[in-house]
Amino acid sequence: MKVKDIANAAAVNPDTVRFYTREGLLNPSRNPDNNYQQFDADDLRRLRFARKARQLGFSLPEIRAILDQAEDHHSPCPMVREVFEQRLADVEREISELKALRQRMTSALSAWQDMPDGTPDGHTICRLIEHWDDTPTVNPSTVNGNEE
Amino acid sequence: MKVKDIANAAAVNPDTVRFYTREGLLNPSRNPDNNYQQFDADDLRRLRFARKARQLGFSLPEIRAILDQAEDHHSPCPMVREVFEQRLADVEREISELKALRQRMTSALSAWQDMPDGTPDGHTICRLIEHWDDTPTVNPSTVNGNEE
DNA sequence: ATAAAACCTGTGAGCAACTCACAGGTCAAC
DNA sequence: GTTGACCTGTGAGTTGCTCACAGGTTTTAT
Repeated sequence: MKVKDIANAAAVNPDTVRFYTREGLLNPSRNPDNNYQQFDADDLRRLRFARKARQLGFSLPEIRAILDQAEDHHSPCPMVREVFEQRLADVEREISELKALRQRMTSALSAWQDMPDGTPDGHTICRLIEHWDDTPTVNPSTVNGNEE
Repeated sequence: MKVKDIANAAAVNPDTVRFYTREGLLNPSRNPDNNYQQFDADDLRRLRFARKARQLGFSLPEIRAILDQAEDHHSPCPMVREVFEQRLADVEREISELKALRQRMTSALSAWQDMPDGTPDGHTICRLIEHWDDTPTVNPSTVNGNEE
């Protein structure tokens, strides 16, 4: 398989295949005639594995470590479980941060309903933002809307 | 005010001040004696404005556009409102995506409870990931947990 | 007075995971 | 034999900083 073939087989951009090869996730052999990269079924398995792992939140260095462990006939699964718990915690944190941002945004938006636009006067740029209070809301029921 | 002074006054990293200056958000004058940058109250106002806008999700190019409008004595507020709605929609989308990721992760995690680790056999790298089903769950009540 | 510490300057690289562009080589079909 | 689709490696762009570097300036301490 050449670059485009394996890219099609895994439904990814050929440039991603090249990039993963550069990053050491894929190790194609070479056609001595033309120096083209030759991917085999094992490369395809690694590529598909990498894509699934990416969808599950693993980083490329992590995926490479997993792949390398498997290459050495060590089970990467314990490492996968360990890294995964950390990743899940990261995702939870990111969600909280984005929710906090959304909370800041929606509260700003409702406060802006009644505010005039105003023209810059040399002291103010845009009151909407400048007079926005960035101290977090303390009422728990309005902070997270009782979700999750 | 020199770099460190304005950085302290706005509670940001001095390198951020330098970066914003490079990006054209700040336009300090120069001390002819030593070529040091001189920030005034107006720069501080712009810097604080920029930080607040960042917290509200505005990008640096957007902030620069807002600042430039205000500089020209046009009210940037209508633009602020317009961009803001778009940003809010982006944040909502990011939250949904992260929630979908979390859903994939937690469902994978629970499925892994009962799976053995296994050793790579030349056909499998890590069954946890390879046998993970990436087709989205369709049951709405388990997809978003009825939140928000 | 002098030496060390703390600041200043501009510039370039690093982060993450691609994606795209470029310039040139190879190969299939017509 | 020419066109078009593919291949090659490399470098830059994305975002918002943060850090490093090498060298100049100012402040502080001795």
